[in-house]
This record gives sequence, C-alpha cells and structure tokens, in this order.
Amino acid sequence: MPELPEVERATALLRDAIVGATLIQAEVLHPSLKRRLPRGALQSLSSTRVERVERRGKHQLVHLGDGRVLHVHFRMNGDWIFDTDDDPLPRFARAVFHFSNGRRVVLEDSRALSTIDVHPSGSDLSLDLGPEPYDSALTPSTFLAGLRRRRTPIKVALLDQRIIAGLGNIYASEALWRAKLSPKLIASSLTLPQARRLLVAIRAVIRRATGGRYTQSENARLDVYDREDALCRRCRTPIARFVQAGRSTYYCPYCQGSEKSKTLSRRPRARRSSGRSSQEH
DNA sequence: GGTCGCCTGGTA
DNA sequence: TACCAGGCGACC
Repeated sequence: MPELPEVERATALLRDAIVGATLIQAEVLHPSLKRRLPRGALQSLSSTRVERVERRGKHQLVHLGDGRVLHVHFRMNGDWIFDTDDDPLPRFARAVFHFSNGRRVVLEDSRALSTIDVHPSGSDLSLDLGPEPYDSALTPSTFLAGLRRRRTPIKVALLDQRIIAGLGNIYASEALWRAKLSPKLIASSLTLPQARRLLVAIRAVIRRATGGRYTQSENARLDVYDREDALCRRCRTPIARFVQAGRSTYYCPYCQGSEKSKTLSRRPRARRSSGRSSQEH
C-alpha cells in the first residue's frame, strides 16, 4: 500500500496505537528481515518507550525514548495490522511488535520487500527526500527548478523522491493525465505554466486519495492507471501503456499531447486550456 | 540514463 | 506456466 496517502494513513493509525506505550518485544519472522536486523538489535528494543511517530515521504520513523529510531518502509505491499496477542497472526506477517498497552502491531507484507532498520541515537537520518507535495515551500518555480536539472522523461522524474517525496507509479501517471502532459516530455523542458499545472494535478490526485486506498473507494477512482485499452474519460481515446525505467506508464495518446514535438526537447507548442482551477494549499 | 534483483502472490 | 505487480538501491 505504498503511495503517500496510504502511508500517511498507516502512520496515523500507528501513531494512535503506540505513542506513549512501551515496546515489550519485537520479533521478525521473515529471513530477509532477520538478515537486516541482528538479534541483538531486536532485543535491545525491549522496554523502550515510543515518543513519536513521523512520516517523511513514504518512510515511517518511530522515535524511541532513548533516541533511537525505528525506520520502516513498506515498499510495494507492506501494511500494518493492529490487533492483540489473542488474535491469530495474519497470513503474511513479517514482523510483530508487542506493546505495553496490549496492542500488537504486525507488519503484513505478502512480497516481503518491506524494510525495517534501527538507527542509533543521534544519527542523522538523511533520507534524501524532496519536499512533500503539500509543503508550502514547494512552488511551481521551485518545482520547475528541480525538473530543470533532469534530462529524464517527466514520468520518471516524478518517481524520483528527491524532486517530490511520496509520489509513486500510480499517481505519477494519474497526475500527468490530469495535467494533460505527455509522460514522455523531458523534465528539463517543462515550462513554468506546465510545472504549475502539474503541481496542481499532483496535489489534486493526492488529496483525492487521502483517506482511501486507491484500489477501493469511489473518490480514489483511477483515470488511467491499469486502464490500458479502456477509453479516456475526457476524449474517449483508448488508454495506452508502455514501459519507462522498467515501470508501466499509462496515458492518453490524444489528450496528453503528441509526444513527438515535445519529447525532443524542443519548445512545446501552445498550451491547451488547463480546464480546472480548484484551490491549492 | 536504463536494467536487475529483491520476494511472493494473483491472475491470464 | 508465464507474466505482472503500488519501490528502491545497486549496478552498468
């Protein structure tokens, strides 16, 4: 459940469940996590109190009373299950945390790609992340400045967490569709109006998904992702799929522009009308 | 820059 | 049985 809105939700639930509680015992069940977390490190977590829980991009940081930080990343499939010791373990339980308040927090992850690390007290957690989508310091011009340095297609640049933290493969396609920009556009060739449009679209896509998982819930309906050959909701052109940097990209070949003139880092042609003008933060 | 590996499950 | 998958770091 990996994009920002889902991680935000998971972090909030985690915060509610464990802040102020003491970690009684931590165990990891999957070999890849055991490789990552030596037994001593795990045992040393016992009896530590949870001071606060923080999200940065798609990372979750659990700050412990002794200054150490439990650092969790869900990658593709991770999620928290909140239950108690009386419950049977979920099928794909990969790590289990028992707390003094009776809560049990289980990392469930069918693909077992999630990571957990323990950072020593005082270590600097430079996660190398760009601004959050709603960061007020992120403006069309700072966004554009970030893009200017990148010669990759814009879709690939959007997945780079150093430009904006939290966007993933689904919302990158969704935001580009909403902004009517070709995923093949070279990032450094965007104009300021295009960057503005894209930023508005990113925020709209994130906000629409907030609180809901995008595989469900009406407000999180997807417009292009996983809709190959289905008709574009704007212009009824079949949605196309292709691969960029090893990941599927979905887009409307018609209303997301003719790639040719724009991808060869030439000046884009006159803009289409941007259609939408909802408030942004 | 692009590709691969990490892991395993769901689906065609 | 083969392919695909919401991420990301290591590698060329």
